Amino acid sequence: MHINQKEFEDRIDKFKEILKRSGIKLTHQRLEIYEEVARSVDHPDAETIFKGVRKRMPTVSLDTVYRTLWMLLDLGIITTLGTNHRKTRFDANVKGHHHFVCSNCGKTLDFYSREFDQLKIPNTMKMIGDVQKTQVIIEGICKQCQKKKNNY
Amino acid sequence: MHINQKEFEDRIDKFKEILKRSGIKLTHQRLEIYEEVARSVDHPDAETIFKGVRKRMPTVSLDTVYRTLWMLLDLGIITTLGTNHRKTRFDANVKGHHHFVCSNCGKTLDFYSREFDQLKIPNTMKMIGDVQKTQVIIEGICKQCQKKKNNY
DNA sequence: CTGACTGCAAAGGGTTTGCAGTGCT
DNA sequence: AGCACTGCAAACCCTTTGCAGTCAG
Repeated sequence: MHINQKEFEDRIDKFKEILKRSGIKLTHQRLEIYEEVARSVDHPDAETIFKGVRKRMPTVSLDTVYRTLWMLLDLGIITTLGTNHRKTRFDANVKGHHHFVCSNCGKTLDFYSREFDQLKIPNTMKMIGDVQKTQVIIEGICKQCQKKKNNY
Repeated sequence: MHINQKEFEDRIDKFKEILKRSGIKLTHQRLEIYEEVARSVDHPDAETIFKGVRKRMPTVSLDTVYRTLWMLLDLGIITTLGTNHRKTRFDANVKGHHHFVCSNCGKTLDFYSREFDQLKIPNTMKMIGDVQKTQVIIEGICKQCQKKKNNY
């Protein structure tokens, strides 16, 4: 499943601009890798991104994928989700959003909620630290896993 | 930092009861390992738990710690937090609670909020899956990391 | 041109597994 | 006494690193 073309192109433009502004070289590998993440909507892990990129660029190496992903994270162009079963998963959606995580298969889906975006932060939080962002994680069983279980 | 004695003893009792009910043997290792997690309040990783247990039981092995932790997770006696820097972190607090995560050092602190416990789940969620629990994650910089940065 | 970048191969670090011996119930 | 459980060591898997050659600006 992919995102729409307009959003995709916006992401690519922003990516190029940030690289230029940061004095980082725009290589074929980097573009392909970011495109792969920017196109996706399902929080792929490094291996999945690697396989996707390799279809179009058979010589990329997995370590370049890693190096690029951490660089993109550093630049704030992508984010990571809490690791699932040892693999880090990446997300090109940097707008505020929330996650549904399937406790059976680990699949993670984005969702948006005005209400959740505006949660009031408890006062006690001031004692703990400086808040940067707030996210709601809803855990449950996704539709697909429900169906599988019903088959038994 | 430790939790209070009453809560600790309650946790141990429940642990013993669940093991017995599940027909799982109560070994010294298992008790020591669970005690180590049950005593903690700071979401230790497997290695940290291992070191703690080894003080009292110098012959335990790291793999027994892992085997026990996954077993406890399976039984629902503990939970895990999204992996931080490849290490899985464990939590004996199975009551509904929320987390503050330091985006600098990864430290995770529990906090409680009546309001967050009662969040209204969006209707669109019905299309996605069956909700089991809802958790709020607040990301920011913890007090200690703030101090460190001020020293530069 | 030239320093940043890449691919390769090998190392690293957390976690898992097979096996033979041990110890709960 | 029997079978689940443990410790050991080696394997596994994701990720990182050193190095020599390559390419974007």
